[in-house]
Amino acid sequence: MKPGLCCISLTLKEQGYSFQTMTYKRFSSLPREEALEILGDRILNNLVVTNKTIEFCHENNWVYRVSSDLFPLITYDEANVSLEDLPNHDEIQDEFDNIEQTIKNTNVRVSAHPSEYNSLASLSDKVVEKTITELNFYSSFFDRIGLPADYRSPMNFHIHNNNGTREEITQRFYSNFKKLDENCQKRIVIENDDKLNCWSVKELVDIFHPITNIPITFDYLHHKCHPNGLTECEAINMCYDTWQTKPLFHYSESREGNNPRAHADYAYNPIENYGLEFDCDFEIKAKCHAIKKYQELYPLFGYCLPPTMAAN
DNA sequence: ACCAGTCAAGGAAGC
DNA sequence: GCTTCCTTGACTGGT
Repeated sequence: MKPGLCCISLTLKEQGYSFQTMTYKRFSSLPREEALEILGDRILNNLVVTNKTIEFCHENNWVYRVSSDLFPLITYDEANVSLEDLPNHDEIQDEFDNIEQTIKNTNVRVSAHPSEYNSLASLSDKVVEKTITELNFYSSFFDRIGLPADYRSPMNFHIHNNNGTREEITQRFYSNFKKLDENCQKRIVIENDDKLNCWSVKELVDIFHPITNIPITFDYLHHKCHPNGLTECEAINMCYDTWQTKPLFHYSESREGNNPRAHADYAYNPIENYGLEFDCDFEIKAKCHAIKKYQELYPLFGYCLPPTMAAN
C-alpha cells in the first residue's frame, strides 16, 4: 500500500513551487493578447510544478493526485481559449513531454479528482455538457502524458445529485457517462458521500455499480459520517470487490470542532486495511508533512512483502 | 510586506 | 425565486 499526496506538496511550496490560477473576471478585463500571455505562463508554471511534485512523490514512494485546476479557463466556455491559442503553446507541449518522461522513469501512480461541480447526473443539459467537456479534457491530458486508460490512473468524483430515485439518478448518470470519450470512461470511478441523504457505500454497491460496472472508491471519513448500516470492514470489502485493479481509496480524519466532515491537519489513528491491498490518498491538510508524520508514527504503514514472501 | 476581500463552480437550504 | 452557504487556494487591490 502506498500513501497518496493530494495536489500540493508544502515542502515544494516552501521552495517556491506553487500553483497559479486566473479568474475569468481578470482574464476578460485585460486585452486578449496580454491575457493569453499571462494565462499561458501560469499554465506552464502549473505543469512544471506538477512534474516536480511527481518526482517528489517518487522520492517518497507515494502516489499522486494531480490538481484539478492545472488549466484555468481552458474548459470555460465564455473564455473561449484552447491550449493552441496560448503564445507559449510549444513550451507547454515540451512540459507535457517532460511529465510523460518523469512518469515513465518513476512509474508513479497518477490520479485525478475533478471538482465537486462536475455533475453527470444533473437535470441541467448545460451542466452535463460542461461536465463532459471538463472530464474529457482531463482524460486527454492523461492520454497526453502517457497514463494508462484504465483504473491504474483513476479519475474519481461524486454523483453529486439527489433528484429522483437512486435508480433514476443512476440511469441519468449512465446515459451521460456513455457520451464521454472512450478513454475517459475507462478511468472514471465514483466515491461514497459523507452527507446522510447522499450516496452511501451500500447504495453505490447495491444500486449504482450493478448498472454501470464502475468501481467504487472507499473514503474512510465519508463512511464514518454516513455508514448506512455497514461496518468499515464490510464497506471497504464491498468497494474493493468493484475494482478490477489495485484500488485507490481515500483516508482522512475529522478536524476538532463541530463539523465532523472537515478534514484535520494531521492523521493520528492507524489505518485498518483489513488485509486488502490498495493505495490510499491522504486527504489531510498538512499534505506531505502529514504523510511523513504518519509514516513516523506507523513505520510499517505501506510496507509490502516481497512477492516471494507474500506468496507463502 | 501584508491583509482582507474576491473569485469560481452546482446544489441544498432557508426565506 | 431569490440569497446564502459550502469549499479551496491563489489572486487582487488597498493600506
